[in-house]
Amino acid sequence: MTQEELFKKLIAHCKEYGFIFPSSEIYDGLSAVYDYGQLGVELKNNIKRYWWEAMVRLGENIVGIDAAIFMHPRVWEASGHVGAFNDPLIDNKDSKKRYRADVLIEDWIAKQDEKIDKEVAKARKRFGDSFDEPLFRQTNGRILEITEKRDRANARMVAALTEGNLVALKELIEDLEIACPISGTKNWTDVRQFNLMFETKIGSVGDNASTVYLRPETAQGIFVNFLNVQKSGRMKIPFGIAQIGKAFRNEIVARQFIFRMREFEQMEMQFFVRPGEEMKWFDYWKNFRMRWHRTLGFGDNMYRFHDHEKLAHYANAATDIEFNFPFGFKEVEGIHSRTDFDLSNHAKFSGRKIQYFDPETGESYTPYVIETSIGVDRMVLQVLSASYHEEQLDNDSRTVLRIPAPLAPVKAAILPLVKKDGLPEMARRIIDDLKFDFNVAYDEKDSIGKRYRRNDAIGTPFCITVDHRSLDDGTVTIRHRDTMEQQRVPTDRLHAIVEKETGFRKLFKDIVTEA
RNA sequence: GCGGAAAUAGCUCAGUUGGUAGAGCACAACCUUGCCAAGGUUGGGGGCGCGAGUUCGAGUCUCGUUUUCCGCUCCA
Repeated sequence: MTQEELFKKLIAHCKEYGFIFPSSEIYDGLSAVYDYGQLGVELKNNIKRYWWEAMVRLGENIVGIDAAIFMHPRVWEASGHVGAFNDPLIDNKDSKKRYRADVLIEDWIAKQDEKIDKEVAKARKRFGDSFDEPLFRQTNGRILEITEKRDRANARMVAALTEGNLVALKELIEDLEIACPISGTKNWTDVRQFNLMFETKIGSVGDNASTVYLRPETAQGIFVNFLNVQKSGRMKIPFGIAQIGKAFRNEIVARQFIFRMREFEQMEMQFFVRPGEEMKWFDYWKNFRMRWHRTLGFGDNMYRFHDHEKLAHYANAATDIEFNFPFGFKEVEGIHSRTDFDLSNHAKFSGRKIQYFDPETGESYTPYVIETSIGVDRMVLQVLSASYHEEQLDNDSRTVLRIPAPLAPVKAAILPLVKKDGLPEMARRIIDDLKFDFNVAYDEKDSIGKRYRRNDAIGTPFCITVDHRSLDDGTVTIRHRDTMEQQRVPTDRLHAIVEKETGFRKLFKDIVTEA
């Protein structure tokens, strides 16, 4: 089975068993939006809890917040999103290639500079040692002509971009006779604006309504609350603020199931450090976050770091943790050294002083930031794709989700061997004890073997079976999902067994001991 | 957004040259069995993605549209 087939089967499996459904499916669905079903939400919640408790509860200098999705529009000017997320795009109808309109024009401008340099080089060759380059540049007719054309184009581009005049941009491209580098033709579509941020109106509809954005990342909610949290929590640097929440990006193309969605959830932590110490903490969080992933036990070779060579506008170091998905190694988490970009910009745009007084050094400064940011949905997809196995047994096969027990949606299924003779009643009594601590399920339909397979398919780590002997001596069998082996245990030991295997305790100890 | 392919019960699919929807699995009830799925009986369920058109009559032909998949493109 190829990876592609496996991925398709996984998507079908997710729908069939109630993990993930296409959004608004009865209306033909909504592109790149998905809903979590009854099992998906359990898995997702467990992942979030694994992250939150590993970060916030285990780290004594890390606290959490939950900021609103709506924020003051100026936040996105300060963060750079209004500038960076607004690209005027144009397509060449012949080559089907898409370009940023302003980049096409800038390329043309760069070409004019090359032409000038060529003229200069030619002249230098001709005049030899007596060549006066500055004078030549100022007086040569051909150069003056090119320069003037170039500057005029540049001025028109800047004006069009500033006004957001897309028609003017298209006209400029036509006037400059810019051709597509691939097809060589000038057959262009209109210029269109793609704003990656979703807009909506707040307040009464009409003139008084103001535009707000759905946040394209959760990080800014932390930065704007830096002073609030630091002062009210008496936080001392280094410290972190963590948050889990939804973010929205109007991606032009969103595909690959829940890997890239327009509405998605992030778990991120901004760690504030002393300037100059950021690389030390960058390394610390790189390692900590990688341990968090590897502790799940999917195999260390399934993960790798991918260091960014081209850095975003806010970063001075960045790396991704990539996971081996069915469609290749892809980013699940980013660890970025964001410098003091965000806090200083918010200080600038808001006019507030956003600084920290360090009692150890006696200095005030704008803290530097290390960010760890992980996509919840990508994490769900990662767990599902790494857990999905089709196994060949003797004369038989089964589909089993080997989800790490602490993340499994259902921890145990309680099954009466037959639905009579008082076995269902005993099974119910076991459930009534376990349900206070664990998500457990009851099933009496179909043969016992079939019920085992159904639970394998949704990743239930334990099947507890009540048989006739149980009525006599109070023991039941407990079947392990991965080995399919069974052991007979007294009912009063069930709680401890399920607790030990499905609790986070063991995972957390592994993460912390290695630290 | 461009190009190609597809869309029929919850799932996988069949539906002859246009004639008024079927199978297996799943589901429900009952019976039977009882430790690794697919025993028996009975039953519920779709009008063929959506909208027009051609036709006496359209899952079956034409056009449009939506969604999905693959490729391109894009991607903090």
